[in-house]
Amino acid sequence: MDERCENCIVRKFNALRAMSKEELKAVSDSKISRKLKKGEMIFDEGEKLNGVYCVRGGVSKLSKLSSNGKDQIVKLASKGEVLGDRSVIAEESSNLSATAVSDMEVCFIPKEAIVSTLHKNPDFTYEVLRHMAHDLKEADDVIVNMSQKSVKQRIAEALLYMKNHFGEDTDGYLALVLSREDIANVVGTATESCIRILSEFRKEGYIKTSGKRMAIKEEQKLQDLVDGFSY
Amino acid sequence: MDERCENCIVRKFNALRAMSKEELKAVSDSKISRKLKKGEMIFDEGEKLNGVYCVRGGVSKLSKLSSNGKDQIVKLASKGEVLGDRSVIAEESSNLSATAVSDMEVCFIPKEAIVSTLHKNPDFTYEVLRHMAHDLKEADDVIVNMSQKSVKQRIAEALLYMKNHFGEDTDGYLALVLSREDIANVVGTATESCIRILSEFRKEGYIKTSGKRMAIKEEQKLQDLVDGFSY
DNA sequence: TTTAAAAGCTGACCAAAATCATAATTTCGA
DNA sequence: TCGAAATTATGATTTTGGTCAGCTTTTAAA
Repeated sequence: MDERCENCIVRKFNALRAMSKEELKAVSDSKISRKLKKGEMIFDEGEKLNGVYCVRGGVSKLSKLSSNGKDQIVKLASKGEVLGDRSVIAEESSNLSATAVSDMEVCFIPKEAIVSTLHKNPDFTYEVLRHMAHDLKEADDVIVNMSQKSVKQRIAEALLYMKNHFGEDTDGYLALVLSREDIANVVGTATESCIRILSEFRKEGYIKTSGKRMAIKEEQKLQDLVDGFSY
Repeated sequence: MDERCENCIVRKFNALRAMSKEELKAVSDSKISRKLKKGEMIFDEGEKLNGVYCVRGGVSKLSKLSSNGKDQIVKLASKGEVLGDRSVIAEESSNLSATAVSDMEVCFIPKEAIVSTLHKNPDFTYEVLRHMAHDLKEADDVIVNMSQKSVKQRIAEALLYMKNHFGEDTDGYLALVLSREDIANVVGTATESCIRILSEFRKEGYIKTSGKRMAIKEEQKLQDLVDGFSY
């Protein structure tokens, strides 16, 4: 049974919280809830989007195919995040593709509901703006990390990011399970290099692995690596 | 003599064109025009900004210091671009510093004038939003380039970017003159590597140099490099 | 349950780029 | 205009990370 947006807690985390009761009602009436299996694509690079996707559960990767055939992951989005907003706002086709990296539940919101609110409710627009300003700041950090940090540092950072943003399960393993290839695509390196460095971390005792599940054992050591201490 | 914003052509290129006559008048009354010499800093990383800077002339680099002491240039901004908008909108201190890489003329606009318009004029807010969505898209491209392209490709791309965005002078030299170090900081590499590759381009006849001035002789060859053809 | 495919792992080798060192040239202020 | 400082240039060396190849383990589908 679909939940009403008015009662959806996920909304608290995104710009939809700035909508009026009536606007939210309209969104709720027009939204389409959808479940996705891990690996399924939500939308593809170059596609024209007729609306945005609000993530209710699970995690999605936003990636862009580079000319050498690699799929650079630009961002991982989870509960509360809105996908496709930029394309809808800029009225351009998407520059990224979105794929589920775990089972997901998303709500599709037709662009009309979003755009009309953008034109009528300055609070909502301002809220969207604030979120975008934040994303842009994060993108700056990614650029600096990519160009100034070593692959080892970037992998250590990715592990810490996964722990801090997606948490751990009851056994202490990272809740978000990514393939080695996906991790490589987050940090922008070759899959083999990623595997090699993760093996090294395991041998050093910084992490432990069980299949593709991973647990951080020595968070501080990883953090020191990221900060450039020790070698 | 300061010009009135109402008559400033630069405004056509940015979100200020969506302001009403009255709003623009208020901005014009509160703005402060300022001239900067090459090398002068407009604002520093971590600084709280009390307003935004509208670039009337010249070029500024927006950069971020990385932990290894290098200054990664995230963006080059010229005529019509607005600096500091993100920090003002997000009400956070700046994550980037802005420095003049040529003599500049900027207008400082106190944040009150911007923020009050953001709250009252949805068209303006929407316009700012569109610009930010565009910037975010560009940032994605930078991330992909940084992680997937070789230093040589990135330098070739930077040269083409400089030609396309800042043009050439009457002798066919790039109008924007950057030090080798600045170019290295744009593409995220060591200064020596940058110099070496530029020397190589010179020997191959793709560019010519005269002091720190540079001219592109074989644009197509550089483009082929960027696209991954030939080697 | 079997088995084919996918994912993970490791070694060897190579290429790209960083680092270190030093010299040449340019720029700019006194 | 002279000289110091900054910038550009180039060589030698090392390090990092990518590529290729072959092998093992895990996963998932028949």
